[in-house]
Amino acid sequence: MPQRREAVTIADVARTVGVATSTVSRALNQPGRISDELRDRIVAAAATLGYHPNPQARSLTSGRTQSIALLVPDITNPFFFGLIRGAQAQARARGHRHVLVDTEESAEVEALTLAELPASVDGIVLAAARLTDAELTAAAGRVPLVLVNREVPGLRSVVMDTAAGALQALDHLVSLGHRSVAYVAGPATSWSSRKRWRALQRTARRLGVDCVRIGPFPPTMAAGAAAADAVVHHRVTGALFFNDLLAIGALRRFAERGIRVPDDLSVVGCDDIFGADFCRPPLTTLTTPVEQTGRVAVDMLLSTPTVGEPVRAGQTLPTHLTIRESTGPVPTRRAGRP
Amino acid sequence: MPQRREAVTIADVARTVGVATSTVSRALNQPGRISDELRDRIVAAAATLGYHPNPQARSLTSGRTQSIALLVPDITNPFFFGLIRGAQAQARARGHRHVLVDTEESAEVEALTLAELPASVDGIVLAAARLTDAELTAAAGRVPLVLVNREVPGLRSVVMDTAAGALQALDHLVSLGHRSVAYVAGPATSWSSRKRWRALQRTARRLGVDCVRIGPFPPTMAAGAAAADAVVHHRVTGALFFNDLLAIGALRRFAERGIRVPDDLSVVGCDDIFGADFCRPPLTTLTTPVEQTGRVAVDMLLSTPTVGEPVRAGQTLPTHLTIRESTGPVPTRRAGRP
DNA sequence: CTGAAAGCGCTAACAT
DNA sequence: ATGTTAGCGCTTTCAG
Repeated sequence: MPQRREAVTIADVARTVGVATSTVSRALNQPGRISDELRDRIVAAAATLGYHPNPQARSLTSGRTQSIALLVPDITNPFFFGLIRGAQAQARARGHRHVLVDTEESAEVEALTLAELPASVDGIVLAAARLTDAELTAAAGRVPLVLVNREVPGLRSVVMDTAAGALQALDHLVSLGHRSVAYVAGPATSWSSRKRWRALQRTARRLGVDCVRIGPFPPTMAAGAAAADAVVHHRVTGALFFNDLLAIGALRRFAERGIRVPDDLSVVGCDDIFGADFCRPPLTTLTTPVEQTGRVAVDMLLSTPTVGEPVRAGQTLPTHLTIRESTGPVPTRRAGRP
Repeated sequence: MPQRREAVTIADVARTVGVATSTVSRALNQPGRISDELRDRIVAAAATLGYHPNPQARSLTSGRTQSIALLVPDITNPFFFGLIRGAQAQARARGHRHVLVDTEESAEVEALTLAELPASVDGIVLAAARLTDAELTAAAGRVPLVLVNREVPGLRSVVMDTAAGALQALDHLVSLGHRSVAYVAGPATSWSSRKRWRALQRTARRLGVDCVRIGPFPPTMAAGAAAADAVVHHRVTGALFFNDLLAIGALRRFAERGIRVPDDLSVVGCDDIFGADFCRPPLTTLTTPVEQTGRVAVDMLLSTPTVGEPVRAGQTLPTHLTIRESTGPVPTRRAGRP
């Protein structure tokens, strides 16, 4: 394998052109403050020599690293793919590199990363944070931070309004005649699952329909089987799942047990992940603006709030119900079920 | 928003303990070369003060950055999710950070990234490279490089053996009675698509079956519709798709046009991405060890070949055919087709 | 085993 | 408009 070649430095360029290193630096970074003729010569020399700035060295003096980090609890979860995409796209658009960290659903890994990373990045987008409000507030003192799907007083965040969306979904089921539904909860640590459940509970009461909470479950397809069995056991006619992964996993289990969706049971997912439109049956689900969330979060992170300007600490992005084929009228009899 | 706090440096620790900075550095990096008692005091002080090394500064002197980059042509493609996962997991296991770059299917972005990145990372894993052999060889001279799904003489690589897999798939179709099949090609720039086609062509001739090449197509679900129409037009009874994305997109189109899979037409995908098992019908596909590929590539990248030890430049990972429900016996009549 | 000192490549005052 | 001079935080000689 070839040797790792010595990199071309600013000093090489300076020597070639016959100027000071600081002049080269300026020519490349503040093109206005240098004579056009000299700047052209410097730029040309840099190109000829194949000069590329060393971000490490640059960040050491300037404090800026031109890179941001995105922390997600589980890179395995397709939901986060959209977030990664959106964040990556916006980071690139704003000239930043993108470090991806999987915190493995662990508060400890999250805390450690938050402690180690500040020197390496200009800011952090933290999705589905596991830490406490106090810990997050402390972290935000060390590095610019934007939370995704989590709100903490005083911290910047962008959340998808799945609570409002869940109500839409509930309305949808109620309008189809359902009077007894279940909410299949996500992880106990999930802020959005808790928030959604509270909204559902309140509204169900107002609407006079039964809404039971089942779970918590891990947000995975594998857990869908157990969730499905629990739903069946509760004898409801409709189920709102914490996310599509769980719902799709459950769909398979329902099929195995001979429970027809939506004839015997209506199923609503959440997120509208890749696959929700081509699973069997195509899933009625809460469509969330995942990519947009990633973009907005990065934008928020990178925007330096001008002094005096009102800082919008939290943004809530709307969701909408996408009706496909997993929901239908309430069954008139409990056909095919014990 | 809180101010960005001054970070604790090695000098702070040194002052607290009353030693030189170099001693602190050694205590933290070469624990053997310092007295146990002093090392303990230093480590304790570092913990108390909340010291975390600044990777930028460290890399400036040491040359090592403790981070690697993964370059993928399109972060949107679920196929790469597995790769990202595997790479991220192995990088973490080996104590490295992970920078993700989407080269947007563009040779220029790829070249630029390869030029800019070397100072920031200890090595690069480059998936589905678009550049020429010469350009890649040049890049490998500047930074440790491992190619994924691309082979270049003299460079390290890990490829999934989809050519062999495609032959298995062809055998499968032939054994079901198919005599006229199509290969739906991926992008013209795809090394693995070309390689697969050559293998298929050769074997089809030997087996005495017809194998036409259709395409190229972009490797997306959206392109699946056009691919499906082309397949129908060629009046084959079986089709091998470049990837699952294309195949799943085609499945939907076939359904729209009233063509039954597998009754009228057998479909084989490639990759076994998320969703291939729950689409309609579940897809017979070439299962590729994507995550393993990511792990192996990172391992290869980070392993310093001992002098004298034989360097294994290229690794080929096996694939296998996963038979689900999109393939079946050849139709006896051209039912339902013009 | 520990300390002093010299940079790594770059930017940001401060001069001129 | 350009050059000079300090460092950024850390590792690494080189001396004790």
